[in-house]
Amino acid sequence: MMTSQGFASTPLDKLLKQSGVPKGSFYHHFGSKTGFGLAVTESYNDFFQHQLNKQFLNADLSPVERLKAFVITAANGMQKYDFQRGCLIGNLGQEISALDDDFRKAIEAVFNQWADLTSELFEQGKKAGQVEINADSSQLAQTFWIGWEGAVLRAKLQQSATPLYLFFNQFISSRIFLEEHPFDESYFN
Amino acid sequence: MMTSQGFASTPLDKLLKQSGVPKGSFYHHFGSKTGFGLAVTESYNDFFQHQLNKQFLNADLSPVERLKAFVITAANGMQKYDFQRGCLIGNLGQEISALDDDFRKAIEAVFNQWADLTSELFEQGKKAGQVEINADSSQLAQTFWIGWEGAVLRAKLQQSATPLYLFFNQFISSRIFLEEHPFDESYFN
DNA sequence: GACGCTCTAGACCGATCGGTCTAGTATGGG
DNA sequence: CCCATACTAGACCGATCGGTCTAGAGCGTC
Repeated sequence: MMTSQGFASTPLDKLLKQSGVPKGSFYHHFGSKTGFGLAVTESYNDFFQHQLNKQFLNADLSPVERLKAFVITAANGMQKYDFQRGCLIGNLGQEISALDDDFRKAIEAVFNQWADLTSELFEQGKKAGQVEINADSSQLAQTFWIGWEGAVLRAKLQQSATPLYLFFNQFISSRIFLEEHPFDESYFN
Repeated sequence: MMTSQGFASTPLDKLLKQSGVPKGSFYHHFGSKTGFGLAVTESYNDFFQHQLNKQFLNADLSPVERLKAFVITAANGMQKYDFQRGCLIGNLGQEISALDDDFRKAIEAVFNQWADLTSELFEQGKKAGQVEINADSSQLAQTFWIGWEGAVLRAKLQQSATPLYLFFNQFISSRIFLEEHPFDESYFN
């Protein structure tokens, strides 16, 4: 519900009804809707980092191919739900940024953690000769997630995976990458 | 109010109070909050395209430098409001995508118009020898706005212009660009 | 088996939302 | 001068929101 409608627009009543949780229990455990949001953020982060690690440490593929595989997985995931769901963290980031400062910092921290995992991937890319040896892996990882969230947003808006593939191709077309493995046009629509 | 808090979270009452417009007048002219949203979208689009044109047609700068100037202008604009305001269209895009279909298509159309202007800029870049002659300008323009919206989102989240500069540098580092004019590190913080 | 603590259960609350309604004012054409 | 039309004005409405409150169930401990 939160990935498709956003945090503020997800009414507690419906959330409780759908999960079969009574309001008393909810407020006993989470204290407030914001508290619940923080808990969901943490849980989603755990889940997502696990997924990321599984893909980024897959020794069967080269580092860049692992990133590409992540894009494909994400694209399929979005398609599965008719492009109605986006990234929970990205959604929260837009909704919360001007509001609760603790929440804002929590989301920021999550992005930094994802970037750390991705930075490690690019370091491996250097060893594999796929990434320019002098590249700033950390910065490259930050820019990946900066652009990626834009791509997810756009995919949701135009209800198509094309923005995800286009973004990856643009990202990978950087001189920093010594090999190019772009998606061909059969992926666009 | 809408660029900082979003559309749904901007209460009509406050909006009316701040602008001094009585509710009767509002509903006579706009019909509904959604109708008003569409009108604001149109108005914002007019304003923004005018700004874009002014920058993208500036003959004093090379095409790529014009894009860079746009980034600087946007960064200064965000800083001016303490990074609390983002892009109205981007905000609406996230909020509306799952809702009203007409609204969704209107936002999509706006992005396409911006991409068209930007595509034209890259065509001029080809003539100036800054852009690979075989590049798909239209696709390049699409990817610019896909990533740009992500960068604006992130700038708002971390209350810093750095994501905007990082994104531009990554974008311009593509092999498609024959000259590089990145922001140096003095822009980051 | 009685006590106390944790947790469940949902009726209820005040605030706030977008939208409606009726009464009124301004204005231009005849 | 009259009247139709366009517009203003804000009190009001039902729906819905996040959050509170009280009653009691479950259960481990002595």
